Amino acid sequence: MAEPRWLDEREARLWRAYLDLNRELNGALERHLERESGLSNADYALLVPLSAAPDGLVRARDLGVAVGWERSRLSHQVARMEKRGLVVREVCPEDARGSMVRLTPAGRAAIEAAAPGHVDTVRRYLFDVLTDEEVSVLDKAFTKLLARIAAD
Amino acid sequence: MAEPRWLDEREARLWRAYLDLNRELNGALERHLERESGLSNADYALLVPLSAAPDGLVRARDLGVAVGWERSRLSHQVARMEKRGLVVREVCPEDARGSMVRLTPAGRAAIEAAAPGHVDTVRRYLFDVLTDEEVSVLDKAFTKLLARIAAD
DNA sequence: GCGAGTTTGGTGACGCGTCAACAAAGCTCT
DNA sequence: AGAGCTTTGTTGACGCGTCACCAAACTCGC
Repeated sequence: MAEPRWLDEREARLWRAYLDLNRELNGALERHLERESGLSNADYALLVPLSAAPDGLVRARDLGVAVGWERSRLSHQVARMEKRGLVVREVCPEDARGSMVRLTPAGRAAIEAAAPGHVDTVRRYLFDVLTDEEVSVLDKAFTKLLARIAAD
Repeated sequence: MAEPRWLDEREARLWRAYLDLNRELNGALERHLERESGLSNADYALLVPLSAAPDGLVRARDLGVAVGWERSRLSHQVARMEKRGLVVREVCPEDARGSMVRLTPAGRAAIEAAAPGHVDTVRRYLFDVLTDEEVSVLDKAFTKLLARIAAD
């Protein structure tokens, strides 16, 4: 590996700010969500697509695609949530390999109780701070960056 | 909790992109680092300030401040790295409560082998994709967002 | 010097996330 | 139909991260 082009001062500062922001924003959201609803970010991420689906019923495979998780991670998370009564697993009628995940009434109650506060937190920490212009630039930049990673 | 202002389409897209980018960028960096050097992001984060310190020796408290971690997290990570021979813990001469963390020769070799490739990965995925203008806007935006969280 | 409160670090339990391995079921090609 | 490959989901081990709790040592006021 030849000597690389090291980050200049501006780049290093941005990189550091990005890492810090990740940590702090994630932490702040996680704390608020946990304190106000007893849910984790991971719980919330799964509850959103589940609550939007007809009868709160989604095939595990599709749920994984919806949240961008791999199978193992989804399986672990569903197991934890099933133990707490937020979802139940059911057999998949049209494919015996498959597994359906169904939102329980308790799960629906949890997401409906949590959503307003969560959105409010995101707004307070993120969108209330950014200008319209910044939102546009960030949107474009993030999309480009995602495309770059997807192109690996 | 009154009905909040829900995210509009543009905001929701940005929020989603932010979550996806976090996941994907972190994952990509973690995979590259692991594959090329056998180090995790957490290893790397600690090795950077350690290798910059005189004699690779830093007090645990200061190391925690440097990387922005809490004591417990630092303690766990140092324990894992000590088991692999990257660092050693020593007593702190000027404060018997304290604990010094020292980079071992193996630890120094590991960070020096890993750094060029890691910087290169960050550059390829991040700075090669962004324009100068975008870097400026992101820098300013991230700094504002961090200040907002710190002000809670 | 002594006692109260603070600072520093470590530990155990548990949730989160990845990897490797596995099993069962579907699919494809002959 | 059957061999081989793919898809789907689960599991166990392990690293990462937080929380609650603890213990030792420092500090400050008396």
